[in-house]
Formats: sequence, structure tokens, C-alpha cells
Amino acid sequence: MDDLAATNGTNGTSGTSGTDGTEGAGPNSAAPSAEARGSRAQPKTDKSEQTRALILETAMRLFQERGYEKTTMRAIATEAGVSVGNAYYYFSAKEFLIQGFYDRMTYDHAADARNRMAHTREFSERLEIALTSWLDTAAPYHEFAAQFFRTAADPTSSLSPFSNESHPARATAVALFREVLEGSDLAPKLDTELVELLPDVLWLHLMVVVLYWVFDRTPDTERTREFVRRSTPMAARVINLSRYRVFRPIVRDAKGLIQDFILPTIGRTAVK
Amino acid sequence: MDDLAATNGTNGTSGTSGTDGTEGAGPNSAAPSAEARGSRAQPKTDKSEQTRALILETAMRLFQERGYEKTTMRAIATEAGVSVGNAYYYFSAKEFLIQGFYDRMTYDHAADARNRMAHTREFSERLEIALTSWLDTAAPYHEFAAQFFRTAADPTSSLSPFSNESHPARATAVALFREVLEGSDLAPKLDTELVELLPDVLWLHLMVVVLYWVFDRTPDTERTREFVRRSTPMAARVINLSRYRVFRPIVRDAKGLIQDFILPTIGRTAVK
DNA sequence: ACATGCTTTTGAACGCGTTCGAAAGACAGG
DNA sequence: CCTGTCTTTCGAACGCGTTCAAAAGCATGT
Repeated sequence: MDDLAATNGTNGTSGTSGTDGTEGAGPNSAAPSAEARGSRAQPKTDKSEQTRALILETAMRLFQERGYEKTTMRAIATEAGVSVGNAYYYFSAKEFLIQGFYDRMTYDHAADARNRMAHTREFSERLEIALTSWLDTAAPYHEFAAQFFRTAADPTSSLSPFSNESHPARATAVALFREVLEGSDLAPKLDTELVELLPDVLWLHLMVVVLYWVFDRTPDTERTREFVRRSTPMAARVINLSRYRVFRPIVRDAKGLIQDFILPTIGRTAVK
Repeated sequence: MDDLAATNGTNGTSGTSGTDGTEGAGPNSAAPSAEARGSRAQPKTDKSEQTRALILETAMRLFQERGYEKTTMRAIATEAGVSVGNAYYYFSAKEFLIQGFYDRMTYDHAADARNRMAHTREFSERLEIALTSWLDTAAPYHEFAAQFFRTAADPTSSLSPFSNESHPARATAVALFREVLEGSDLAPKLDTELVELLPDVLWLHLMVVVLYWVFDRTPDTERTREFVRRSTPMAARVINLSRYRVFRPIVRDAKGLIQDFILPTIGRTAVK
């Protein structure tokens, strides 16, 4: 109800505590993120911004009420009291209506997770909290999230979690996982290179969880929750083991693989 | 008329066809599986079966020529000399036209991979061969495969690799990976439980490769090929290490996780 | 006041996947 | 040959996402 448009202006990452220096000198790295995408024109007047927000809010409401596919552009336009053409003037395709929602959820998740793990130091617990927090944040949208997941899986779509357009949201999420790690008892025991690498890997862990969640049809996605409870201690154990001598070679291989093949595809500037 | 790959002229990609075993035997090569899905009626007459095949082949040809999305049902119908309604009589939705293609490719891949690794015993090499073989088999379809990948990612779609409808193709693929393992020098060194589990895990490895491949835009998907070359020895090393004492607990955890959470979702009858 | 150049808004129209009622065949029993 | 019951075929029509040319608003210069 109230939540969709409320924090519109100051949505951005609220600063990643300055740990990340590679943000790049883009025109806008934080707040207006999604609001300018998918439309032909940038906001000139105030009325314009209002119309855009109205359309977006109406769309989000209907998506939740009827699901993504069953909500027609005509219905959105009618309900918002504008013409279809006008809706397309602000959002050049139906899928662009999702991006705002997507960014918002990422932000809410990060905030909630930070709150919840504030008083916990153990790494596996922090990780579990972060992941469970995502499940809770996303719970209301499970049904229609699954519906637009197919859109997100399109390599050519800007909604793909790997796309450039998703970079802000992804950066926010990765920053969260960096905090998960760095605020834990585990971080001091690891070499800095690994600490640098792990946040992205943990984000991939989240992506796997999301994949599992999308396919999960159990009530309250209980199965995914159990999956998180089981997989997080294992992840912690693997990371922990990586400190021992025996694993040097394999850890180095894994590092290389991730650095050379995974990170470049998810928007990090390739190190080469 | 019957071979889908033959019509493609653009993709050179080193001849894999030399050892290929697809003799010109009949209209469909040995995978009857999908032919009965997605339609309202089962084949009564012979003419019926003919019409169905005609539509399917026409569709596949057009998909390769123009891509999935740009091929309209009307075009398929016209080109095949039938009406739109008739096409829908046999394939209740456009996406069902893909399933036949999907099954066929899985079968061709398995055959090609078996051929290629016949004289190799080392596990990591066999695995690399199997994966590379997939890339070669799928190469002609890279462009339009990426287009229908979004459909495959829909949890509610029967095209999802995890869906029940995909079970036959999946079973074929898993069986291949079982051969990859059991025909290798590694299998005898592992306990039977692990041998039982690994084929599915290796199939997941393929799924990851496919994901990577779909997003890969480098010429000849060279990046994915490099990814395979790098990741297979690592997989081999991990499996190898699992034999040592130190890893007992973590290997057991991993086994449990896979058995309880992964296999059940990909169509194995849950062991519980 | 008028003209000019924009942003914003409109609604008809297009192409698509899909549906549906009905026509056309095919075939058995009378 | 006629009739009834399937199966197969047809093509018009529906609802959808999207496009587009034109209208309407709006600010500014003359």
C-alpha cells in the first residue's frame, strides 16, 4: 500500500561504507537507479514524475492482486486513469515495470538483514540470517515473482540479474554479503584476497537459493528455508577448511576460476 | 528432410561430424519420447502422424532460419501447408514445438559423447569430452536456444529441465554421465554410494555450463569452452579429494544435501 | 496576441499466440 | 446409400503487448 512509492527519492544504496572503490564515475550511481530506465525521456516537469509514479504504483498493486501475466497493460492504464500509450511513454515495455520493484526489494532486504544480524558474530549464522531475510522479504511476491522469473532468465533482457541494468541492485546485495563476512568471526582468519572474493560467491549462493525458491511449491516455501538451514553451515565449513595447507592448490584453482570466469560476467570490470 | 543440423551452413566449428553416428535412419532417430506430448489426441491414423511430423519439422527449420520469436505460428502453418488451427490441434502451444527438438538434441549429444570418449579412461578428460560434445552439438542452435531459454526457466513450464515432462531427456543425460564416471579410472576408487550420486551432480555441472553458454556472446562460445577446460579438472580434483579422511564429515553433509534437496526436485523419486 | 518548439497524452491499429464453433473426412453398422 | 460418431482441418475472432501519427498541453520568444 504505502510502501511502493514512499522512499522513492532516496532509494539508493545508502553508501557501502566506502569499502568499494570500483563504483566507477557513472552519471548516477545511487539513488535514481531504476527510475530513469526503460523510458524515452528523462523527467522534465514535476507532473511527469507524478504520472510515472502513479503508473508504477498501480502496476505493482495489480501485479500483487492478479499476478504478472494476468495484469494487462490496458488494465494498468485504465486503473491509473491514463491511456495505454501514455504508460508506454514512461515504460517502454511491460517488463520495465518490474525493475523498480526489483531494486526496492533488494534495498529492503539489505536493510532487514543488517538489522537482524547486528548482534550475531558467527559466520554461518549471519549467512543464514541474510538468506532467510531474503526469503521473508520476498515472501509476499512469491507467486508473481515466479511468473516473471522467466523474463529475468532471458540473457538479452535487462532484468537478468547478470545484466548491466541490474548492476546497482547487484552491488547492493554484494555489499550486504561483504558485511555478512566482514562482521563475522571468520573474516579475520582469512587472507584478504579471499575476503575480496567471497562476497560475490555468497551472492551466487543467494542466486541458487532464489532459483530453488522460485521452483518451491511447498507452503511458506518451507523447503527452501530448510535448504538454507542446511546449506549455510556447509558453506561455512568449506570456507573454514580452505585455510588448511592441503587445500592450497584447489583453493587457488577455485579462486582463479571465479576470478576469470564468474566475476567478469556479473558486471565486475574484468581483471584479465 | 529429417536432419536438423544438416541445413546449417554458417557455423564451421571444427568437424565433429566425422565420428558422428546419425545414420539416415527414418524420420526420427530413436527418441519417440516427446512425440506424444503437448497434443490433445494420441495418434489414431497414419496420416495424423505424418501431419504432426510435417509441422514439427517445418517449425524447426524456421526456428533455425529466423529464430524462435520471429517465427510465427502463422508462418509455420503456412509453410507447412496447413491451417493455424491444425497446428494447434497437434501442439497445444508454441513452446511444445521445442520439446521434440530438445529430446533430439539430448539424444544426439549422448551418442556423440560416447563415441568421443570411447578410448579415454581418465575421468577429467572424459568429463571434458562430454561437456565439450554438448557445446558442439548445441552450437548450431546457440542463437535461438538463448531465445527460448526464458521459456525453459519458467517453473510452470514443461520445458523446464527440472519438469516431469523433461524427465526422459534428463534421464538420458544422467545416464551418459554415469557412463562418464563408471568408464573412468576414478570409479573403482570411490564408494558405491558416491558413484550412485555423482551422475546427477555432473548433470548439474552441465546445467551450469548451459547457463554460462546461454549468456556467452563470444565467437564460437569460446569463453564457455575455456570455462569447461578449466572447471573439469577442478571437479575431478574435488571428487578425488573426497576420498581422504579429513573430508568425511563434509562429504557426508554434501551427500545429504544433494540427496534430500537436489535430487527430489529433479524428478528422482525422493528417497527420504 | 501569435508562432514555435518541446513534452505529454491519446486511441486506433498492427501482429502475435491462442481459442472455438463448425465444416470436412473417415469409417462402421444398418 | 444413408446415418451417426469419431478424428482432423479450417479460418474467423479474441485478447494481449506494442507502435505510431496526431492531438493537446505548455513554456518561451516575437
